Order: sequence, then structure tokens, then C-alpha cells
Amino acid sequence: MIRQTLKDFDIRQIAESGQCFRLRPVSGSETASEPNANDTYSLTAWGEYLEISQEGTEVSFSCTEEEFESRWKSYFDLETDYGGFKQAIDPEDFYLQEAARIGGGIRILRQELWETIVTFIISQQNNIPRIRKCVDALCREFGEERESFRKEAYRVFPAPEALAGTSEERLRELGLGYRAPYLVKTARMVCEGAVDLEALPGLDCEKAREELLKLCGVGVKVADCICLFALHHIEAFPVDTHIKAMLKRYPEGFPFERYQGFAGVLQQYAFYKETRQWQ
DNA sequence: TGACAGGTACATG
DNA sequence: CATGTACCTGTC
Repeated sequence: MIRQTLKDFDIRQIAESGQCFRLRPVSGSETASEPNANDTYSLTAWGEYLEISQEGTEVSFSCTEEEFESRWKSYFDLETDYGGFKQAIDPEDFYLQEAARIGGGIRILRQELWETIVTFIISQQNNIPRIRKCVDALCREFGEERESFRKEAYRVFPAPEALAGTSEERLRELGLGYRAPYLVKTARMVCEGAVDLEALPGLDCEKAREELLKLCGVGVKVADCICLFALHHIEAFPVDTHIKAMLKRYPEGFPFERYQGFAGVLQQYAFYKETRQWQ
């Protein structure tokens, strides 16, 4: 167990930020009276199972020192100063100030590339509960089973080969709808090497985006999400229906120049604010 | 009932 | 290049 005192970190906000679909409350950890008093969340990522508990700024991770240093510190982007991003926000920009105040505990995660590609193909014209349901179904059907530190079984995210080997019909049965053929095609493209996932982390944001756009079911918005949430190009700025509405608040245009290099962080604050009514 | 959910592929002008 | 439309499925 690792204990840390963390600023600008809120595991609940991260779980509800819509960038990760396998981070969720451990059942029974939330109390109605004080929902934020002691939140415990479970996460399956990078083949591992982790639990995270938070009380105020005290955060504990159910892993060894070595695992924390080699994986989770980076995964949760704990070595980046998010306070600096917030301070850079125009003091007169009340919208962004408010968004950063509400969602200031969000971190941009470093998720697995293949998993992020699949989950964001699924995310199109979809809602969070159903995305989670689809992702769970994929893991249950095609993911390798492992045992957690609690001696309970969990499933890792299925490899490209597993999805390349299935059929559109099978994926439709799992509730993927019209995204089923996208997934099968994209998995096959990856297995055939039409897009080299190994090479993507070495590319800059623009080149990576260009490569990702070759995949079936990946358009500009999904490609930007993958750049932001997996490749950690925090300058990527995915524009969806909510963010489009937000951009209309800036008749002169959103001040991208001011936030060059980290606009994606602000996108997440804004997205979180815009989608609060879901909870 | 119909619109909407973190869009994209595909067909046209 | 810009615009228009169909598309699974669950929920309000």
C-alpha cells in the first residue's frame, strides 16, 4: 500500500471525467451523506488491477513501491504540476476559471494505446454507461483472466489479435451496434501492420493523429482523444458536441495561443463542467 | 414518440 | 473541400 499527499488530484473526478472506462467506485464505498469522505475506486489498466482510496488530499494505492514508481505515478501523471495550468488561465475568463475550480482534480491519464483506440471508437454517439457496458463485455468475452490481490478474478483488456479473430455479428451481440464492423476492421489493420502501434509513441501529435485517422471508425475527434489520453499529447484538443457549445462562448475565438502546449487539460476541465448533469 | 448520446463512413455537388 | 445522411441501442 502506497500513501501519498496529492494536490490537484481527485479520483472521483478522474473516474467521472470520461477519459477512462475501467475506473469505477468499488461497490459500497460511497455513502449518501458524505459521498467524498472516503472514496475507493477500482481500476484495471496495463494488465493490472489497482484500488485507489482518497480522503481529502490523502490518497492510497494498493500496490508496491516498485509498481507505483514504475507504473502508476506516470499513469496518473503525478509528476506534472497542474496548479501551473490553472494559474495560466486568464483571470478574467470566468468560464474556464469555474471549470478549473469544479474539475481541478482531473489528471490526464497515460492509458494503453490499443485500449484507448477501441474505447473511443465505441464512444462515438454513445453514453458513458453504455460505453462501460460494451468495454466490460469485450473484456469478459476476449480478455485474459487474472487474479487480483484480493484473490478475485478480473479480465485484462483484449489484445488486437483477439478482436481481429472475431466477427462483426459476435460484437453486435455484445451491444456494440454499428461500431462492430469498425472494431473488427481496425483490429485487423493493426494485426496486419497497416498502422504500426509500436511506432506511434515516437511520433509528434500531428503525425500520430495522421496515422490514427487511417483506422476504421477513427475520425478527427476520436484521434484527438487517443492523442490526449494515451499518447499524452496534452496539446490535443478533442472537439465534440459539448466542447462545440463551449467554443461558442468565445465569439473572438478560443484563445488557443495563450494555452499552447496544454489546451487538452483545459478541454478536460470544460468537458467535465459541461457534463455535470449526468451524475 | 422522438431526440440525444464525447462521430464517422460514404455519397454527392 | 463542404455539406448531407444513415447508423446500433438505451434512456429520458
